[in-house]
Amino acid sequence: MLSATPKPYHHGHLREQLLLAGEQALAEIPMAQVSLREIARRAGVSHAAPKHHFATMADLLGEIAARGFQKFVTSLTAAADGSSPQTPQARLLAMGRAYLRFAERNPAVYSLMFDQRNSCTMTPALVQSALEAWAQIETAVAAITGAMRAPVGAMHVWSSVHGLSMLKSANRLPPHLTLYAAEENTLRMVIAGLVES
Amino acid sequence: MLSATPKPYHHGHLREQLLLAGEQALAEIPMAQVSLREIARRAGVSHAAPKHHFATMADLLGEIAARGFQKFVTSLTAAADGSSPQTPQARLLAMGRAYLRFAERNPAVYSLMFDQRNSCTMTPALVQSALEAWAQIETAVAAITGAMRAPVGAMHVWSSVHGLSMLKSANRLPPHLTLYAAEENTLRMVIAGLVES
DNA sequence: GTTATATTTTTACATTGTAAAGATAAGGCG
DNA sequence: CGCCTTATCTTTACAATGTAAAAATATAAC
Repeated sequence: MLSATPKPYHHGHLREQLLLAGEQALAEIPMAQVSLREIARRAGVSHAAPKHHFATMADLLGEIAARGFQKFVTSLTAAADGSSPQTPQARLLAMGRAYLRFAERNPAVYSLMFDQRNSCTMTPALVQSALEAWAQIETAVAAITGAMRAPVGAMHVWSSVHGLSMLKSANRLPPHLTLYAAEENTLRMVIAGLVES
Repeated sequence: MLSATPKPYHHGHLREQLLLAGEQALAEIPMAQVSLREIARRAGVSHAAPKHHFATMADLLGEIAARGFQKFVTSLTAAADGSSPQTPQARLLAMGRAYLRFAERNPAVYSLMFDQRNSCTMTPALVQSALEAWAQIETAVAAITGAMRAPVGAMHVWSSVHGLSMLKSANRLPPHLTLYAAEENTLRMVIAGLVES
C-alpha cells in the first residue's frame, strides 16, 4: 500500500526545503516577521502546503530548533577536539568559546532553541539533542571536578554562557564594557569557580 | 489650553488600568495568548482604546517591562539590606537568591524584561531602570573584588543568575537535578569564581 | 451655555495560523 | 496501457490579531 519512497511527489523535497527556508528566514529577517506564510513564500509554495509536513508552525520551528541543537553539538565537539593535547580546563575553555560563537552567529535559531514562549514544539528529537548537548558539557566538566560534582558544575557553566549569550543578543549589557575581553574573563571566572568551590 | 490634570477623562485611569490588566494577563495566561485586544478586554474597553495611551503594543509591553525592572531593583535592595551586618559575600548571595526568586515568581514579566524579539519598546524608562539594576549588582560586586574588577565581575554574576533563570523557565535543565541545592551551589561557585580569579 | 479638545467606540483593512474542500500528480495493479 | 487509490499541493474560508481612520462622546475652558 504505502510506498517508502524518500522523495516526495510534486515539489521534490518540500519538507526539507521548508526547514531550509525557515532557517534562512530566521537568519535574514527580524524574528517577529518570520511567519509560516513567509516561509511558504520562500519555499515557493502556497501558504497551506506546509500542513501536510508539519501539523502546526510550532512543529516546524521545533524541528528547526532540534537541527540547531545538532549543529550546536557538532560545533562544540569540533572545538573541544581541535588542538590535540589539552588540559581539561583548556578543553572546557575552548567549548565555552565555541558556545558563545555559535550563539552570536545564529541568534534567532539559538533563541528558538531556548524558547520561553512555547512557540516551538518539544519534539522527541529536540529533547534528545538538547540532552546530548548537556551530556557533552557535563563530560567536559567531569574531567575537572570529578563525576560526583559534574552535574552541578555543568549547570554552573551552562548558566553562565547561556546567560551571557542572551544578555548580549538582547542588548541588556551595559555599554561601557569591551565585550571580547569581558567574555574571556567571564569564562575564566566560571572555570575558577568550578575548580575552587 | 492644556490641562495638566493627572486623572484622565472618561474611564478614570485607563492608562494605569491597561498596565495592570497587562501584568495580570501575563501572570495568568500563557504568553502567546496575551494580545492587545485581550488586555483591552480585561480593562473593559474597546480594542482600540489603548491607542491614545500607547501608540503600539510594544510600547505598552515596554512600560510593563520597565515597571518590572523597578520592582526587581526594589526586591534586590530589600534582600541586600535584609539582615543588618553582613560580609560582602553574604550580601551578594542574598541578592542572588532574590534574583532567582523574582524570576521564578514573575516568569512572563521577567522574560519580557530580557526580551529577544523586540516585542517591547526600549523606552528611556526601561533603559534607565535596567541600568539601575546593573549598577546595584556592580556595587555589590565591587565590595568583593574592588571597583577595578567590578564591571567584569558583575557581568559574570549577572550572566549566571540570568542564564539559570532562563534555563529553568524554559525547561531546558536536565531532569535529574534537584533544583534548590543546585541553585545554591551555582551561587556559591559564582562567588568563588569572583574571589579566586 | 457654547466651543474646543481629550478620550473612547465603530468601522475598516491587511496579515496571520489553521481547517476543509477541491485539484493534481504519482504509484499500484489489472 | 488504463484505472483507481493515495499522497501532495492549491483554493477557499474563517476567526483572531495589530493598527489606522472616522464617528461619537464626555470633559474642560471660556
